[in-house]
Amino acid sequence: MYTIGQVAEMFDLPVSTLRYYDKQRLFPELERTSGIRRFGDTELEALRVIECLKKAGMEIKDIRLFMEWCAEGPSTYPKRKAMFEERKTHMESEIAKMNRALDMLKFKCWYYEQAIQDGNEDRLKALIPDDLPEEIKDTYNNAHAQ
Amino acid sequence: MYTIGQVAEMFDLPVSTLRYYDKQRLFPELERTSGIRRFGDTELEALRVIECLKKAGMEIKDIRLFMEWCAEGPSTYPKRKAMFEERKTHMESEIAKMNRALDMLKFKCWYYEQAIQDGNEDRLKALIPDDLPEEIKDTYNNAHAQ
DNA sequence: GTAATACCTAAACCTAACTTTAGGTCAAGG
DNA sequence: CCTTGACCTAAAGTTAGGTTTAGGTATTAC
Repeated sequence: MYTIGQVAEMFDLPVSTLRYYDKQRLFPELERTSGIRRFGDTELEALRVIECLKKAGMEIKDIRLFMEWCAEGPSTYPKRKAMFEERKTHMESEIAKMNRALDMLKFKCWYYEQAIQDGNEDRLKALIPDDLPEEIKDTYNNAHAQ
Repeated sequence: MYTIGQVAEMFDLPVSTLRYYDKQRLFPELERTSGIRRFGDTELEALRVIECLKKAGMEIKDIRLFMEWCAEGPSTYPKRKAMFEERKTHMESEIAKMNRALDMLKFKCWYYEQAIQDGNEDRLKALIPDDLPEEIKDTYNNAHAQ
C-alpha cells in the first residue's frame, strides 16, 4: 500500500492530479485509513489504464464509466471488451493520421534543406510531384494523400 | 482564390475556426477585397501545415511564429528547418508512446475475451507474464515496458 | 421591397483537465 | 512547544482552442 505522495513519485504526476482523479471517481475502490488515501495494486493498475485510455483520446467521464463497470463484476466483461475494441480501432486510425503528419514533417525537413542549399525556393516551387527524387517521393505522396 | 465558406467546405472546418485562425495571425499574407477574405494557394498550403503541426502537438502561438518566419523570407530557412526537425523528433516519440498504448489496448481486448470465456478473472489474475500464450506475449511486454 | 444568404466584427461564452489557494489535521524532530 | 512536512477539503482560478451571440453590410431570389 502506498501514500498519495509515493504514487505521485512513481507515476511522475502531481499529487493534485491524483486527488483530482479520485474526486472524479476514477478509483472506486480506493481505501482510506483515518482520512488518508491508501493506494493498492488495484489503484496502480487503474492508473496504468487511465494513462493508456487518456492517450487513446478518452475523456475522464468515460474512463469513470469503465471503472464503474470494473467495480460491478463479471457481468460487465462484454461492455469492457467492447470499449477496448472501440478504442483500439480509434487509436489505429489516430496513429495512421500521425504517420501521415510525420511524412509531411519529413518532407518539410527535406524541403528546407534544399531551400537552404539553393538560397531560395524557386526550383522547389517549380518542381512538380513527378520530378521529386526517389528518396522523398513516397513521403511526399503519403503526406499529401487526401 | 476562394471565399471563407469554400475553404471551410474544402477542409471540413467551421467558418468560425478559419476566422479564429486569421485573428491569431496564422495567415499573415491573407488578402481582402472590400473587407472579404480571399484565400489563395499560400493560405491553402498554410492550412495543410497548420493541420499537420496541430497533430504534431504544436500550439497556435508557435504555429504563428512559423508563419511569421515564412513571411520574413529566405533568412529564416534554417529556423524553419530546425522547427520541423524538432517536431519530427517529438512526433516520432509520440507515435512510439501511442503504439505502446495500443499494445495495452490489444492486451486488454485479449484479456476480456478470456474473461468472458472463463466467466471470471481467476485464471487470468493467477497468470504470470511468462505463462502468457505466444500470440499475446510480445504485446503484453510492449504494453508494460517502463 | 423584402427575405434569405454569405460575408464581416467584437466580445462574451464554453469545456476539459487540471492547478492553486486558503484553511485545517496530525506526527516527528530539535 | 513549535515548526516542518505530508496529508486533507472545498472552491476558485487557469489555459487552450475554439464557438456563440449580437449587430451590421451587401448581394441575389422572389
